Amino acid sequence: MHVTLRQLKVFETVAQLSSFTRAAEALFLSQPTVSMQVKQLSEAVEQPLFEQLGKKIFLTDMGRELHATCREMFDTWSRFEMTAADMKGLKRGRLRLACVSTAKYFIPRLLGPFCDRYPGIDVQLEVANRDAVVERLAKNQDDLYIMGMPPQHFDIALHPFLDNPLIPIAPANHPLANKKRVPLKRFAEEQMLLRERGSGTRMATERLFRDHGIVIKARMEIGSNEAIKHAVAGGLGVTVISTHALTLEPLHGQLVVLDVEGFPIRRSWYVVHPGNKKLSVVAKTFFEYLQSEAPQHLQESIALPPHRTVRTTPGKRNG
Amino acid sequence: MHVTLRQLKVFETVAQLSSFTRAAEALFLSQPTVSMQVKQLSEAVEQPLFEQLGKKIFLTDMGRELHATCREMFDTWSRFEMTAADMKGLKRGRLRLACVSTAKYFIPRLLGPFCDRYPGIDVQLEVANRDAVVERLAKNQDDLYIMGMPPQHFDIALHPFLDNPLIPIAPANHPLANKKRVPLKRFAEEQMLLRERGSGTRMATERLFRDHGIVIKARMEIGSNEAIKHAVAGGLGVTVISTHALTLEPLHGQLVVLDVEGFPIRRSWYVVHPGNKKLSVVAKTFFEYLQSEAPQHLQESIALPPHRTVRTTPGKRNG
DNA sequence: ATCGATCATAGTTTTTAATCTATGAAAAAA
DNA sequence: TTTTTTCATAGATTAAAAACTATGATCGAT
Repeated sequence: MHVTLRQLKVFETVAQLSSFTRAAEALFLSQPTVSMQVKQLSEAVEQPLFEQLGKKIFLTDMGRELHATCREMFDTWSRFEMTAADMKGLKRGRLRLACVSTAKYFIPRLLGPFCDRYPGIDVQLEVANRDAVVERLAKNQDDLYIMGMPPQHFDIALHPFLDNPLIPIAPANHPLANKKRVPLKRFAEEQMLLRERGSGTRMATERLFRDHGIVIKARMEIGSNEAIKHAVAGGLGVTVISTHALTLEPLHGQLVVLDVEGFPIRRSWYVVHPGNKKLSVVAKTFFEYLQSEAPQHLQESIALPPHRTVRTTPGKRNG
Repeated sequence: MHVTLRQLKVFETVAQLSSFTRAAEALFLSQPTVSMQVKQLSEAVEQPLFEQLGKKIFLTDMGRELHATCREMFDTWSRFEMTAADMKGLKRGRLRLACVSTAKYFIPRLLGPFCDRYPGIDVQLEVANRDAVVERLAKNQDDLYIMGMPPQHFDIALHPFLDNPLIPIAPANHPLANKKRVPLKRFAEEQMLLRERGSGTRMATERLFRDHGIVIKARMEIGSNEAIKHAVAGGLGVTVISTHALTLEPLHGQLVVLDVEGFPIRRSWYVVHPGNKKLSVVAKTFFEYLQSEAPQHLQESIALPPHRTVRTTPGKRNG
């Protein structure tokens, strides 16, 4: 069985992109070259790796197996490259991060100083909603994942690194704006704007109400925190949102935080990775950076709308 | 960084054999070819991989790291090969086993039918004493390990698959031969023949006496069960031995099992592998074969010397 | 001092991997 | 039907990997 790394690389790209043609483009090769590489590999394995149904190609069982093997081998190699670079004194390599959409408000603030400190590390940040990030985690597509609600049902390692309070907000002129200790039940009577299904913020909100046996009426599902804030400011309803999503410049003065029983919902941001995965030097570096630097880089950056200030608990909590 | 699998293969061989010349022989290459491959690899890594002190070569830190990487990559690949072979219908591949010396009496009996059933599987059996097997385990040199006393202090998965009673034996004309319920203390006064240090049988024996606060006088250390049996038959003393080591033809009638308090020492044979290791299909197959077939293949094959029959407990136990 | 073992280097040859262009075949899209 | 998209095949070329022989350097052993 004679196989070359080149063949594996080309095959992996094809598998990734589900296309010979696009793999060729990605690798700056002609399409026949790609076909040839895959063919030779397939001959070495003595089994077809792809099957073609109409225009699309699909991995065969054998192809899937080989693809996993490729990823594992390249992963091993790139971990070595990073370790080698590390041994030579410089931190170099790629860090692939995925974070849920609400985290996009503060992750870049952390990434900035991190990239300054380690100019050799090239960071890729993927932003998606909670379910999509969990799926990436399941497929092992990134090094580390940032989320507020880590999945329970599979083997992961997780560390809380930052508080993530969720608070109720309303338009500035809302009748509840000046009330103290509004009962949760009263708040639930408001028109509620929720994030889309699969959002971690939404899951936490729904759980709070469910735990109190309260049914809420969702007026609208909105797939973005920015859009929700504007909807709230526009008087369409109220919502529950992470303090981190309140970057207030554009909406200054148009939103207030309500004083509702049961709030803030106290949660943490977690950094997560598959439990059995060996982290690269680079991933470890970022991991440690998060643990040690996240609080001070963000302490001052959380600014809240007027009328009330939410106490965010200092330090970390376990969830 | 341009690296080929060939380079890695050659490097791995050199690292393994600690010699360029030996590696060249093993790979049917000329020595300069090997030098060249290693040199190119070392240039790709931009660091020396070996250092030479006198005639001998040693891996540098970087070399050690790369060696581990190689092994991991080839391991991944060979797992794929086996899976691939398996997917093609025939179970094919290599099974590397290591067992402690006492297990060599019955493991071949299991291997026979196994090889018959899976003619495509090529089995390599390494036999050594308990400590040496543990060392192989630590170095991840084999697929599965058979032993009676699995190590406690590192992460392994283990399954008992067969009872392993240890019994006291003596020459046929021994004064204790016809006694019933001999006290352990009395037995300990006999001249005791022990296996060498690092033997599992010896560890279990010593533990029994230690647990009863009895100090034994070892007359002799003997590095093999066969030799010990002959020594006992020759009247040099008594010993404690696994029933599996009593393949009796040559010594029929010359040995008796004593009826001593505290015996038989009830232990199990375990099949063991590193806890985090993904087993190959072949290894899994043998693993399952052991669990399901070991008892019936060996039920009848344990024959004991006359005078007493030791009850071996049916089924498995956990240890 | 000499010999033998071991690895390195140089120079060359062989082999084969990798690539391209041109073209064909199959199936979906127009 | 015609066109377009996508992958496969053929044939030829280029690049480079991999191998060898011959020789040199180093160090320990004789």
